[in-house]
Amino acid sequence: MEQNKIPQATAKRLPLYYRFLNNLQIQGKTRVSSKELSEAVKVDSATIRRDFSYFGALGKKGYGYNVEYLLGFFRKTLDQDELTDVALIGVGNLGTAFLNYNFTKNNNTKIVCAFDADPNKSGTEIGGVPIYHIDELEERLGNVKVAILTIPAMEADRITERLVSKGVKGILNFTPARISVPDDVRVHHIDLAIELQALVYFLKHYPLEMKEEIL
Amino acid sequence: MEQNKIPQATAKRLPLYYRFLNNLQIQGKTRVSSKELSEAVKVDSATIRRDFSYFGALGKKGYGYNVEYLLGFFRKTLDQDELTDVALIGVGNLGTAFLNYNFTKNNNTKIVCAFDADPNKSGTEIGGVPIYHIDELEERLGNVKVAILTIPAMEADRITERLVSKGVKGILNFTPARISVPDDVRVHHIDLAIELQALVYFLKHYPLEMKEEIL
DNA sequence: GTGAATATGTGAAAAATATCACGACTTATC
DNA sequence: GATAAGTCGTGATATTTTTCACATATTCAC
Ligand SMILES: NC(=O)c1ccc[n+]([C@@H]2O[C@H](COP(=O)([O-])OP(=O)(O)OC[C@H]3O[C@@H](n4cnc5c(N)ncnc54)[C@H](O)[C@@H]3O)[C@@H](O)[C@H]2O)c1
Ligand SMILES: NC(=O)c1ccc[n+]([C@@H]2O[C@H](COP(=O)([O-])OP(=O)(O)OC[C@H]3O[C@@H](n4cnc5c(N)ncnc54)[C@H](O)[C@@H]3O)[C@@H](O)[C@H]2O)c1
Repeated sequence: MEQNKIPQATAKRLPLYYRFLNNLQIQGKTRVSSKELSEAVKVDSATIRRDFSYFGALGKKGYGYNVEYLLGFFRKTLDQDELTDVALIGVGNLGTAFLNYNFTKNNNTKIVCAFDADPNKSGTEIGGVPIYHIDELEERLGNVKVAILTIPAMEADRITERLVSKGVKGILNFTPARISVPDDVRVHHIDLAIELQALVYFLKHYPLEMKEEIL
Repeated sequence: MEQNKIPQATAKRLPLYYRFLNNLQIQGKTRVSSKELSEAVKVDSATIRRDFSYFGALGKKGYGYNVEYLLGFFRKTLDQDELTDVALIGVGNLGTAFLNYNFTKNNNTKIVCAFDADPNKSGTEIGGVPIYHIDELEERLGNVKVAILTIPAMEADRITERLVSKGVKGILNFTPARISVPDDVRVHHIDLAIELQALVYFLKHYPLEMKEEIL
């Protein structure tokens, strides 16, 4: 693939930049500096310039970046024109929230089908997404390569194995289980309980000094 | 505070270790090695040993770690005995999911109150947590120092300001807005749309080589 | 035009994080 | 009690990420 040399830390920030640039364009702004971007997305301006520089010289010295050009560039880079289909497994509290939320608003991903073990849920739909019984996973999944996991932790390993057998290559895992996958499958863990605990830990153990604010 | 020298990357992993150790104890295991831990939490064993070493010598060479001792140590370190009160702002799709979920299962945090702008929601409760109208924020918040933000992005800045004025020091922000806070307030952003986009980006641009799996 | 202000792109340095690899010690076995 | 196997703790090293700081180019006001 094109540029394997883009640091992961940079890649993770790209969608953030894209979203903000999109907002700028809607607001009718035509140019933006790394400093302005920095204040908006809370990333150091040098880091932003460095991030952009991996893709070549996108800006102009003394001017900044042209919003339309930059946006167009990122649209291609982030494949914002192709829609990636996503499956959601586990239509409980979290899963229902995700189905109701329209991920496609400003986005290139779409949940196209959902699965649950509860027979009362299968056959219905939420937010326009059909819900099937988990037994139908193999036949209904089709060619979907990305899955969101919002099932009980106990079920995570078993379902993961089925997803992987069916060719899923990316999993966004909301269960506390650390699932095992082959090396060609990528898992991103989002562990909400841990995020909350870590925040509390930082508050108690890393007192931030009160610096001078603009009063 | 005690140990300001613990790297942030380490601190973020502590709740993960704690949870796994807790499971081990429930299963009746008395000892564990960094290698076993590594396989379970998917963190390199050297990293685990290094993480633990910031707290001193917790293990025994040739033996590993005593589960009970280690767990007790982390319980103290992570303040698992004190309960931290948390407020939730925005009882919509996501907020409702969090209220229904019992964060206290294996945890030292508890959502004690929720707020919403919708008058139909205020006065009710979900998962035993009372929901107040957002107008009552200042009078009902009490001494809560941590808040979860699940409101529309447009509202984020205004509500953040009110939370900060009331003394909130930690915010778990689920809105796409990058909020501004004084230096003594800590914000953790959890941006689900971006997580999904980043996962898709990695899949398309960082093909993982299929290494030999145990067949 | 000219000078002041602005802002990029990047070499170099710093900081943070992860990993290697091995000495030292423990446990288990016979 | 000697030998083998197992495992920690950590110095050293590697990798990744962030930040500094400035030469260079552009814009803007007059
Ligand atoms: N809700 C939260 O706020 C929250 C916070 C942190 C972590 N989590 C984690 O997210 C996951 C989902 O949480 P939740 O609150 O939505 O749980 P939930 O119990 O509300 O939903 C789980 C859903 O999965 C379905 N299910 C169970 N087994 C299944 C299977 N084998 N195949 C398909 N579907 C199956 C259930 O029918 C249910 O609808 C859990 O692992 C939980 O630990 C949730
Ligand atoms: N649901 C998801 O899957 C998802 C995914 C990614 C991001 N998000 C983000 O999370 C946030 C919440 O999403 P949601 O799907 O739960 O939205 P939602 O619209 O279902 O819920 C928002 C809630 O906030 C309340 N609210 C509005 N203004 C308020 C105010 N000033 N004070 C207090 N409450 C107020 C509304 O009454 C509503 O109940 C949004 O910023 C959204 O972009 C959600």
